[in-house]
Amino acid sequence: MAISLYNTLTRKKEILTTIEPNKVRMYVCGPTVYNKAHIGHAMSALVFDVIRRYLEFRGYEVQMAMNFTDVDDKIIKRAEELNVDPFELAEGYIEDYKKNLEDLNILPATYNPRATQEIDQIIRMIEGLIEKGLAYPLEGDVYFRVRMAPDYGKLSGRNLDDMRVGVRKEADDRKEDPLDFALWKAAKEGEPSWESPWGKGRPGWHIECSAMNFHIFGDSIDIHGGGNDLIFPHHENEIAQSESFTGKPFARYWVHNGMLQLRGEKMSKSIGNIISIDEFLTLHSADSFRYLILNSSYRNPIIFSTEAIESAEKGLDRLRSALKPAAVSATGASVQITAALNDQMEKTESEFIAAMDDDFNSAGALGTLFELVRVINFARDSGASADQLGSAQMLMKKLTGVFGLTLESAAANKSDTAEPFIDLLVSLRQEMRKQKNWALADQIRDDLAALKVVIEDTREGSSWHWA
RNA sequence: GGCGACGUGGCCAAGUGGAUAAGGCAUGGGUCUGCAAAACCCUGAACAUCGGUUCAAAUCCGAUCGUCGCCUCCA
Repeated sequence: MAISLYNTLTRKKEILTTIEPNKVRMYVCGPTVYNKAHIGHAMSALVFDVIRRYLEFRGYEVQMAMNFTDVDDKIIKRAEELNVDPFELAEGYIEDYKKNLEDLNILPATYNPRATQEIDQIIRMIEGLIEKGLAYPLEGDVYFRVRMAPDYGKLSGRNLDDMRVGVRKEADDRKEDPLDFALWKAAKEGEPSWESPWGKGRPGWHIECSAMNFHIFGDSIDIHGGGNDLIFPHHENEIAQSESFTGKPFARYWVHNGMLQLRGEKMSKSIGNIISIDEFLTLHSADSFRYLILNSSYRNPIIFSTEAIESAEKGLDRLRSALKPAAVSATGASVQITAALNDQMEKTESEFIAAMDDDFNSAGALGTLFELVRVINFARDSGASADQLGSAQMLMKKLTGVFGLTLESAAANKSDTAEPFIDLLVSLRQEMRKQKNWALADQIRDDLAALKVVIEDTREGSSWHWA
């Protein structure tokens, strides 16, 4: 079995073959750090986290880079508004973002390059492009000659002459062609800048990704990822620059996630319909967001809503239910039951892999996980012992781990120090139940429920967990 | 105007030529329980519309309607 993935470049699913056997070089476009990150950014980071985890599960060594664009017009503008140093502003948001990713259980990238740390490489690349006649300096700026790149438009399926140039953005008529884009921007007074052969300035947006890729990975990478809003112009321009510079194919597979929507529109800072990652995490668990994404297909838009997250939390509860221990008095389940458990384990593992191999079909894979949940719970109800449930529960943990789910309780206010006291209350309540003091027993249950502590009574006694 | 993705039960969603059309959430009935909760069992309900190709279409082709993204900074 092989992994297939949808390649934006060819608009079809292709079998994954890598430059070096068993190694994947993957680059994902990270954020421009001029503000707090929102859950749309989180979706993209999460999608590629799951892809990365799955590739590792399938035996690949994954080298992953995610960049920070830490110098650009918006950072400069915002720093001016706040009257702070633009580098410090960017640094602060980078730290915030790394914290966000950690909170979301997103594995750190192997490399986190930044535009400002690649200036030398960027300048060398621009010089190379000028030498080849593919770029030209203009009053301290440098532009890329789009029409000189032979297959410009191949990623986004665009024909240069069909595009409405200057409709929304005023055309700059100094440029040879309105579609030419900036590789280097001359600095205005007081702006952050670096010395270059064309005077003081800073890199254009697209070149940093090409330079960082070249620096870290060389001419070619296996997978280049990002949101589908980056296909044009950003990724198109990256291809043009990189392939013009090296003469080699840039990325073998282009993978793009769909947009997270809120109130019928793409979540975006400029539209203003955003929920920051911090805000989200004060109200909901990281797992619930991950579940929401996993239960959809990464290439399609996902509608964010409170209802969707609540439904996700319930789905997670159900996944967690499979991990509950065997009954204390369990005497062991019949051969038929354990055989069914073994069959389902095999079925779930193979269906999980088949689904994920097919362009990371996480929703399909999740479906087969729920079938295992049902069989595990049935076995437990039928008296299966801890031993008999053990390997199936291990499989659950293994596969949900590939998804990056923690399956930890969602309660935000859970506290380790309270646990002995809760245990005490629960055992006192047991005494009351023995004495058939239902009123008081029920009151304790209700009051604890209000504190997000859920009591469950079984034949063997009561257990509790955080809501 | 150009390019692209998509439309499956009440909601989310898998499935891309032949299946009983997964799964989750919600709903209804039952088992269990002091009552709950949890779990288990049973249950109803879906392929946007219209044509076409085919022995056979949710799946392929065309048209129509609708939704979203990109063509401007964007994950």
